[in-house]
Amino acid sequence: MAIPYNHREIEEKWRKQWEAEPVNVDDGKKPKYYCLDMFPYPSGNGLHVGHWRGYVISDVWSRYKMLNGGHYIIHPMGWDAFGLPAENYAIQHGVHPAVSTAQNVANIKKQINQIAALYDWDREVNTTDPEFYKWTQWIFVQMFKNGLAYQKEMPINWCPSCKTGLANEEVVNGKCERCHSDVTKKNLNQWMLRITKYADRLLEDLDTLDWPEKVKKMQSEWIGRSYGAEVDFPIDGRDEKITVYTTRPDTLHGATFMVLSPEHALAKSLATPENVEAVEKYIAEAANKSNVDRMQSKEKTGVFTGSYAVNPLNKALVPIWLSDYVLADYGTGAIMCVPAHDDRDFEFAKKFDIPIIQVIAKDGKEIEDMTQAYTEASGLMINSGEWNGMESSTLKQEAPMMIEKMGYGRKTTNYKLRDWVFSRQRYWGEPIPIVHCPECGPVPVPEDQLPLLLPDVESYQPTGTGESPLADIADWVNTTCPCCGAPSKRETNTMPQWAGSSWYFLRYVDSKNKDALVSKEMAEKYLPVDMYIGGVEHAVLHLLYSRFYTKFLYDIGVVNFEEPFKKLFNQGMVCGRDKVTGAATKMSKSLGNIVSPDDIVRDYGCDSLRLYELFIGPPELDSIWDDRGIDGIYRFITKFWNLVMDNKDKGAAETKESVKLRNKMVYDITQRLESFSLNTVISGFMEYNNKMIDMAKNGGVDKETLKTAVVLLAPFAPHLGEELWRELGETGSVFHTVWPSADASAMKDDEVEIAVQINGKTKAVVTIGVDASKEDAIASAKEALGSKLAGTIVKEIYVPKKIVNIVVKPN
RNA sequence: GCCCGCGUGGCGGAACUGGCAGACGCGCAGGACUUAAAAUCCUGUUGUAGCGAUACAGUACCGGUUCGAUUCCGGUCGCGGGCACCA
Repeated sequence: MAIPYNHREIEEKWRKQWEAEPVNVDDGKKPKYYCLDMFPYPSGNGLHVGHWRGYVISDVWSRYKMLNGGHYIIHPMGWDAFGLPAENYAIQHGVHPAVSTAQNVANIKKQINQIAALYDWDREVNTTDPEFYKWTQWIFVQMFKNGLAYQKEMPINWCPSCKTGLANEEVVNGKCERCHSDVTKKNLNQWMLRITKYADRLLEDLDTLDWPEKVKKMQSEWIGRSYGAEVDFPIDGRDEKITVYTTRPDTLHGATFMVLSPEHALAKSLATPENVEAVEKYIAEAANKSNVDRMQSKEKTGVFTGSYAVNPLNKALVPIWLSDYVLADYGTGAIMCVPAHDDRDFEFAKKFDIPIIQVIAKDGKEIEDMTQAYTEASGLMINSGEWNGMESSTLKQEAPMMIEKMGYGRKTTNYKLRDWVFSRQRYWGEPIPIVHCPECGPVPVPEDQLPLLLPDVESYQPTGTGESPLADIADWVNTTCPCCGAPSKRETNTMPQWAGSSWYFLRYVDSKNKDALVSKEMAEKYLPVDMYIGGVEHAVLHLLYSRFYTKFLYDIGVVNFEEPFKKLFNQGMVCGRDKVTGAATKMSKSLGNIVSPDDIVRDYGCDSLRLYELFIGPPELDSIWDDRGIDGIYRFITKFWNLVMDNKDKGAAETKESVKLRNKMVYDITQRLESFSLNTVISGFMEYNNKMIDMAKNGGVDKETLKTAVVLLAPFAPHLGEELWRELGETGSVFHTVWPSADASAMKDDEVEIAVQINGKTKAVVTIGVDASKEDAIASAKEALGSKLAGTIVKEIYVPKKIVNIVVKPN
């Protein structure tokens, strides 16, 4: 009897063998393929089967690229280890974050190694390693020198629970992205990164990327570019003017009022004596409203200032109102309102009884009882003086130039993207390498003094003032100016967690370089990333920041490419099932539905878990973990094992059938793999396995076919692949062979089964020659139908290899 | 509110450019082997009716295009995601 499948022995054996003799080696001649996983945060909870999924996908893809194309694979792993969980743990338990982080890294590394991925640990990086964050700081210094990092006193998003400032990208529905507390505003002097300077490039280069359309769209909307005009409205009776931004300058004649945000610089001064009380009250209320309140109040509110502005085109007086539906930090913080053609302005005008003037004809005429705004930019202009009769869509394009010529304003572009709030009032992050000198202002720490080490502190508690715990360390804070030597103070804020993750992928290819972030040689040889695999939750944040960093490093000549990730794949989550409702829920400690990979690897083996992670569903969609499903995978592996072991020495000859099956198998598996349909790759293996088992029962399976199947399966189940490859008499690693290619002529069938339909309903199935003529096909079909075919034949349809359909009318 | 995606057996899911709906797997039922159980193997498994061949219905719902629709078009409902007063 053949040796039974023993996953423990086999996997143990190959683990050791691969360690002694790695299969993925750079000989300097092979083409490179850089396949990157989003590096994990080393959490204390360890990995669950959901984390495995992305790592299995990337490893399968890496091994496939090694076999198909003979690539040297760059497949590194590292740790995104700065950040709040470790700091909060330190606050609670007094353990230095570096200590708990190191423990977690060691633990997770052990777990990750169970995946048997091709990770090259020589490349390992850790964002909290001074040798790494030296370069995180260095990039900041370069940004500072290039005018991209600047300080600003401004109301920022403040998370009262994390006690730190947040970037816009980190505020989700008015709540902190991390802890879900309501975000408030706070005035703080902050370090900002001028990401807006890159808005156009970040937007336009999206077209060059092989990324999911969804992610590109999200980034594009986040950047939010719009074209329009700024128009200057003189204030009636004063020398000043108010500038508004509009994307619909074509409707300028229909502006019947103007609204300023409560934070607008002129807001208070516009209040006439009889309105001053109400205006001040409104401004104060708006200032006290939290972000969440302001977003949730659906009803429009507002207050009239008593002042008027002059519409520059038709000289009409328009009342100036204040309302919190106008955002202070977008455009000019003031808008002209055309209630006839904007939903929000319409609602406001209705509520406060402001005239509505239609300036674009709908269906050629004026709307009689307007119940909602007409927001299309199509129709002829009316009530618009010299613009009457023009097509609004054309005018919309041309009006900015016309207004500019008339001297009433200028053509402009606006973005929703804001500069990046880059400082955090926390301990466990990269210190921002700046010294504040009373004489020289902010001065960067000289590059030869980097890294600026994060000092130890006595208490990790945030200070009561909202400053970083670093502010309490007098002998660290007090220093001298690197420029003039005057007594100065260090910046005490640290960088956000995104700082390290925005460029870590560059460091992997030259991770031990002491003199440069990455050498030109290594960068040119191994970068950029060919395939990036990770969760969709980073669609905007991390992926936008990384693109920004890469473009900056390109501009200063560090790298020779502008986009870091050529191809992106977002894998879905693995969910648990809610014990009561049965609904899919995210795996979490609190719900107690976490499945640990460790037990499964022990009981079923790494190869089984790898296959099951893929078989569970389409890789891009969320899936539900089912403990029982893996039994089916284990059965498949065992059956395949037995098939190979029973047939390898039988010497069965190749037959037409076996050659056809082999080629079809190669074709199907490769196709599905290339299109990333990994779940159907596995089901395909099962089908071909079943066919080969049938074949074995009827005489045996030839060795070449078995070998082909083993190679195809190897990227998915690498231990099994290596073991069976040797059992089939090979001496080298299965990963050093070549991915088979399918011979189309060998796959061709002589006969094919087609459905026979009457009026589109299948009534029979017939087998006919592949190249049968229409006449022959229909004759066979009629024969099969026999007496079922009744009535008058109206039409006969034959689609080769698919169907015969006979259209019949009853007599 | 706007934008995007999705809706198929008891469950996870298949079905390439419109062409035999439910591949593959789980579960379940029956059988074989066994003193017995596990493991393994075989058979069946969308629903309704029928011993049966078979017939009819069926891919969220309503309608359309087509010889033929899970697939295309219009509308409705439900679920998930993104944006959220960006003028």
